[in-house]
Amino acid sequence: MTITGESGDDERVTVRDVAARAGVSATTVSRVIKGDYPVAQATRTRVLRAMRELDYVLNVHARALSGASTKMVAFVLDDVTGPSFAYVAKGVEQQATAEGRLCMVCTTHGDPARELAVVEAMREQRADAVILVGGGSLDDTYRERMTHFAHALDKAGSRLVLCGRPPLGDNVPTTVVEYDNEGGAYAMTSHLLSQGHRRIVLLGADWQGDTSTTKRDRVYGYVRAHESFGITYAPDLIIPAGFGRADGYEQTRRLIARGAVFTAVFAATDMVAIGVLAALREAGIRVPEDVSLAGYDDIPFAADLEPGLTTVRIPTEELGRTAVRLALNRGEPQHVVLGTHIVVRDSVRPPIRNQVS
Amino acid sequence: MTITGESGDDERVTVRDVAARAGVSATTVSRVIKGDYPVAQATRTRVLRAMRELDYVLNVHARALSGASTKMVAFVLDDVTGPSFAYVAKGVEQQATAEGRLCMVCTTHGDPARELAVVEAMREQRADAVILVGGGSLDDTYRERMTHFAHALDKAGSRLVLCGRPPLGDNVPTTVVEYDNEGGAYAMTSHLLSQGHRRIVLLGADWQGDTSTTKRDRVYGYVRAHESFGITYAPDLIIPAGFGRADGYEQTRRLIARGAVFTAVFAATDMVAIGVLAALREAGIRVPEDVSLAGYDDIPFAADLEPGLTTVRIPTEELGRTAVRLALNRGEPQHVVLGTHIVVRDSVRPPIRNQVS
DNA sequence: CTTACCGTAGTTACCGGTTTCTACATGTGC
DNA sequence: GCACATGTAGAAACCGGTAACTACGGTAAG
Repeated sequence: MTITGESGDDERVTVRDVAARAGVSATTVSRVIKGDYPVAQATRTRVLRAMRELDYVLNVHARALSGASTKMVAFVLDDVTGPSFAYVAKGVEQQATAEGRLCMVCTTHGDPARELAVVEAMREQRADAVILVGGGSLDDTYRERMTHFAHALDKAGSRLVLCGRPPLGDNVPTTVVEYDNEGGAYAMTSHLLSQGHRRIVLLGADWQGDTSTTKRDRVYGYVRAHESFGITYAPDLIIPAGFGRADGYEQTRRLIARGAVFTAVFAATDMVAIGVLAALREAGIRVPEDVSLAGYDDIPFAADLEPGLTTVRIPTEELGRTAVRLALNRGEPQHVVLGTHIVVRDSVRPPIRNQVS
Repeated sequence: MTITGESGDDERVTVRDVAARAGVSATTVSRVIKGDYPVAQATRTRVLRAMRELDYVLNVHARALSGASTKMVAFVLDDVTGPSFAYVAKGVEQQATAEGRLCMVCTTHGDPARELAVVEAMREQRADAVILVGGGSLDDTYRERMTHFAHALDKAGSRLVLCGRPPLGDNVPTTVVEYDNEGGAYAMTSHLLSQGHRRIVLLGADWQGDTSTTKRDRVYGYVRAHESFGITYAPDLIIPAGFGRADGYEQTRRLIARGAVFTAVFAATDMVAIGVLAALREAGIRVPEDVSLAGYDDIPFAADLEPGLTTVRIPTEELGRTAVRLALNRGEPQHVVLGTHIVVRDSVRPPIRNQVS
């Protein structure tokens, strides 16, 4: 004696089932769903009722297969928990929803190889747009392959979007939504210099090898500001590091241990700044009395730190929203640079003369 | 004279195209891709080469249509920028990747109607699992419709997962991964009571009407702790509010304005606690000297606040990972409750006697 | 020498909506 | 009364990958 499976195995309901119940053809059901073709009121009502009674659910894969758009955008970022990334994600999600799209997320943990793999997966998914969030790798092979993807997606009617990183090249069909990354670093460095700081640690950015575009451009701004002020910067104060809290903490401890002399720290991200702050405090160094501290990103918590963190504001949400909007509406310009600006709080103060940290 | 479109319109490459180039049948190409059927080495090589030369990209929709799993899990949350949600999201993404799945995200902004709509959309997508993150609505119609979805997804071979909220009912086929929400609130309230606090504001939770399960259970814990201590709590100290920083800030200002008497504030979330802290500080009330403050969630920034925030730790990432793992491996138990525990930092201290705030 | 079987590859139908293209009532104009 | 537009509905093919079934050369077993 066999027992019949309790959860009745997939009794998939198709348009044809609905059609049968409503006494019409599958075509008619399809037309009722899309609503783009005249269907008699009485027929429509019957079909709608049949759909309800059968608990019909459309199959997007069937629809996508027969040529329709997938109504999906993909976005690819380092880590969903990165506060600034999260806000870009929010903007993307918001705009995507507004444009009737669903969102896919993929994380790369900063691995360019994984980013490439993910973009390939998104090609398989036939996403309407693939949005790369955050700085990009500077590696040649990587850039070459990404360029290929840009062309391939374009040919397939989709779009590669670079959000928060510079274009791949002049004739690469991408949508680019950047912010003035270098300008923000320039402005903040200038701010510190104008307050009288002369030995400013830049922590978490570097321009050696294949770093990310984000790190490179923040160094450019730092260097350019020094040049504008006619001040030679000390290369040994540019400390490469990751973008996390732990990186800021660790490097600051090391800096203190090696007896480095500086009156200000410009952290490459607010997360790094938080780590710097913790390490400084731990060493009995007060901010801003003994050392000034500046961040980059203006994450929401920057204002709640003690002292309030002076930082560079990036229009994160707008970045995300714009990326989706431009990618989906090709009438608009396909390269936009959004502005950044300094948010002055309490963590920067002119240095005390003859300070030795 | 017509100019040919520059971006050559979709020259989609199919298995049949690859087959033609390799001089084999479409089936063989399919078999090379899946690798589950013996194909002669020489043939495989030829097919692989053809795929590369044609830049072939698989179409997941066609594959999904012919019966295969979509290899996608969906997760639905209030807001990607909520720090604790973000960590659940991270766990989900991590485990999904480990199990060869892609992720879709949808946000609801706390609107139950939107949550229902989103789940319906996920049914259309034929997601392998639909993960609902965060507290659920207590509204009857909502629960009824969600129960229906649970059954429908189950019948379709998918799974509804409740992550961070209690089950819908005994015979509803869902995977539930909760944390001991009530227990955390109980422990923290007990901690405050044992320190001598007697007038503890619970800010951001309530149990009236159709609030969320999260808010309700945090009140339950608060109340039960008072009962355990044989202390009658003051209902007017339970202040309903949202889960954001602004809510904590606003309600605290109001509390101070109305001259409420309390020696501690138990904020329903750390974000609320940050708002409370800001309002308190603004009013010249010191934490923890004048008023103690506790939070819930243990977001990463809780430790970087000044003073460090005493709060309840939720295993957010594990919650997300577990949700995906259980949903995809039905051999495992389908209802798990993870523990919570207090993290003591510096924001709680015994109250000063005769304190009037 | 025939039968059986293995390894490999092809044929064909199917998944579920959509999209022509066709069909057939009515109604309209001459 | 005939030609023709209009409104509505159906039949069949198609999207691209896959599964079930068939086929065929070659070797091993009887």
